[in-house]
Amino acid sequence: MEVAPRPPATPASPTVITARELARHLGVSQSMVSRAFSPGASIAPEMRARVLRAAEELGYRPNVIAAALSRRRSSIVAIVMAELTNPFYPAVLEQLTEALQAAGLQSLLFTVPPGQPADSCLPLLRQYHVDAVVITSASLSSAGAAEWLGDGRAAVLFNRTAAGPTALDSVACDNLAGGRAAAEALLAQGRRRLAFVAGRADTSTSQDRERGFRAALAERGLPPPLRVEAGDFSYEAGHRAALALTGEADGIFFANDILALGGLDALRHESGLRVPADVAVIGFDDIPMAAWPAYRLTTLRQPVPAMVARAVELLQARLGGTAGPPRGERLPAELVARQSL
Amino acid sequence: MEVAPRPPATPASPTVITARELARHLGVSQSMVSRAFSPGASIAPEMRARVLRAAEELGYRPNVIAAALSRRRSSIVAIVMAELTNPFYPAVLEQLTEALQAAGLQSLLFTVPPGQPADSCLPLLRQYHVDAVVITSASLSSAGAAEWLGDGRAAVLFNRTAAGPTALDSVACDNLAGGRAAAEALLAQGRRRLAFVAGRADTSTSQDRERGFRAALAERGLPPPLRVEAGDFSYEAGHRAALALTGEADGIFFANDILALGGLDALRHESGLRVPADVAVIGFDDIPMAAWPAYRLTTLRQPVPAMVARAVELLQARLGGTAGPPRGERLPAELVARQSL
DNA sequence: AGCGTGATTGCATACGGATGCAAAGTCGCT
DNA sequence: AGCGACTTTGCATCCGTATGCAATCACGCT
Repeated sequence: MEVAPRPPATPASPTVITARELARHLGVSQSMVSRAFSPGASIAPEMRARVLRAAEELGYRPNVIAAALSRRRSSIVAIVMAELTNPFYPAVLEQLTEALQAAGLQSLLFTVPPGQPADSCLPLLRQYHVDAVVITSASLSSAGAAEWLGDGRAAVLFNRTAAGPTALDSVACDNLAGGRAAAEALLAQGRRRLAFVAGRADTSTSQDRERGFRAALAERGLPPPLRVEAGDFSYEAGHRAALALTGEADGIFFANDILALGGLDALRHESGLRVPADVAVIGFDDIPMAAWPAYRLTTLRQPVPAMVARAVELLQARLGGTAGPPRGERLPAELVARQSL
Repeated sequence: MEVAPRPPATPASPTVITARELARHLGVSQSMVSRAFSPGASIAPEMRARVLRAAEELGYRPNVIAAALSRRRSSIVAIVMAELTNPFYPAVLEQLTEALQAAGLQSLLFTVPPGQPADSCLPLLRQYHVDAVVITSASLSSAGAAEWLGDGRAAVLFNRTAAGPTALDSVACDNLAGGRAAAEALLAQGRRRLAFVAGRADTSTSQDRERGFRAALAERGLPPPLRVEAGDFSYEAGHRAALALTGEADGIFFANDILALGGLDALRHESGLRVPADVAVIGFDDIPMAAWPAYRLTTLRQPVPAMVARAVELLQARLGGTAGPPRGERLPAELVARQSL
């Protein structure tokens, strides 16, 4: 064995003060320090003020790790992400982190290889004893969900809906209605040879948008749209899909914006078609680039700020114990008309 | 006081096993369980195997929180980000998280309002007792750095270099040489009325790229470039900057790609200029969109995978105690010639 | 004055693992 | 057989907070 016995851990840097030291400094018990920092604890207002002032002066801050161990609650939320390369998600991540930070929670980031279920990081989540998980762009198997839930832990699917019977809280926009709206927008422009470009086929987002799209056509007695499966949600996949549709369709609904941008470029630069004159294109998400002059993509905007706010609310309710049966929140998508149709 | 005394915390969900329970199950001491999970600890191979197998069966995983408290080391690295809206950073974040995960470290994500120093989250970092910080796209004041460093803690600036005397480890690409290369590329195309578009003026990236650019011109006895300060690193800022330069320059070096894309769109769609016929454009970073047909931007590619790897190595060295004086790593940028010049 | 009631405070211990140190066990060699 | 050297194990304690419970204190009322 080669590990030399170390001195009793790294000597704590002198700037780090513990509750006990602060307490001794004040001539009170450590409990009082702890209570000064717990809202609603049994402590006289003057005492609390005295402790807080001293803490300020000496630079004391409760050790979150120790508090987590003791309280069995870490104030850490895991965010599981897969497709950070889709510009929709960085925006979500940023807002989510900020909202959680504002709620006194920190974000532990987990990335999962795209296409993989989120299950692979469940062991880590358990090791880190995170209070909650927000799962975006990566699904969680029913078994995984069942294993995860249980005692005070919370989980929210973001931009995903639960497959199967395991009911988790979820927040997404109304993809079904969005799909219908896309159909209506294309039809309103007189397009009749419509096509749908699916992203990853096993995602609820792609499925629901497609169902809404098809339903709107069916209700009008129109034939179902052409369908191309892009395989994943990426620029390149959209590019390929659009090439496959060249000449076949005069109106294409892409399952999301990043696909649509790839498609737009393919149609214009490879197929030599004019958009919207020859082909109309509509996307979903409203990522920043959709508004750029090079694209001016008409799309359905996901209300990300509202979705984030709702997700955090659901989490807090679940963590606070006030929470009924799991809810599936559906916020409306808004049509943003630009120049691609 | 209104808090009802709770039962002794939430009853641990039955699936969570502690080291003590596992030990009792095996008829050994808790120490053995702990040692089975600590590489290099004093334990017989058969014992370790027995413990690990039982752990597998019963689903035991060490509680990272408890371990962190005891070992005074959390295995958590804070990543401080500001500009998640610049597509360069999501890629960095993804790779960084993955590399850290592979190194047994988790990423706690902190976002800072753009333009703010990273200091505002120092208190939180201290509360969470993170082992290390990776600071990207947000600077840290010297005072903040000084306060942070000290005992076993590590900090790495990513895509930033330390201002002032406080020497922190840093990893960036060679922005100076990159700036020179940009000048050379533009000059090789016969452009002579050159301009530089700065991003946030107080960032080392913008400053160094500009210095390299100017130096290359100066060495050839050419006049200094025009200069526009975009204000921040955003599409819109690049757009505005390009409009200001219309007719003034025939070759523009944008401090990064996102600025360049905004500039490109402004030149083509607003100013009615042809790129590269009328104006040549070069960027920096090589974000995915630079390669898209709508842009085909010539740019200097930052070697992100190598930078991430280096950053993690530096961190580990610093955490492991093997680390000399702070190092400023500079990896070379590579010219990616496309069609914007 | 005596006692009850509610507000504060301190004490002691738990949270789940890591680890210095001593005890116990294993071998090999003289 | 006896003893030293090394390997494994167990014991006890610490990490820094939170919190149930008992003790203390202040005050008001009979």
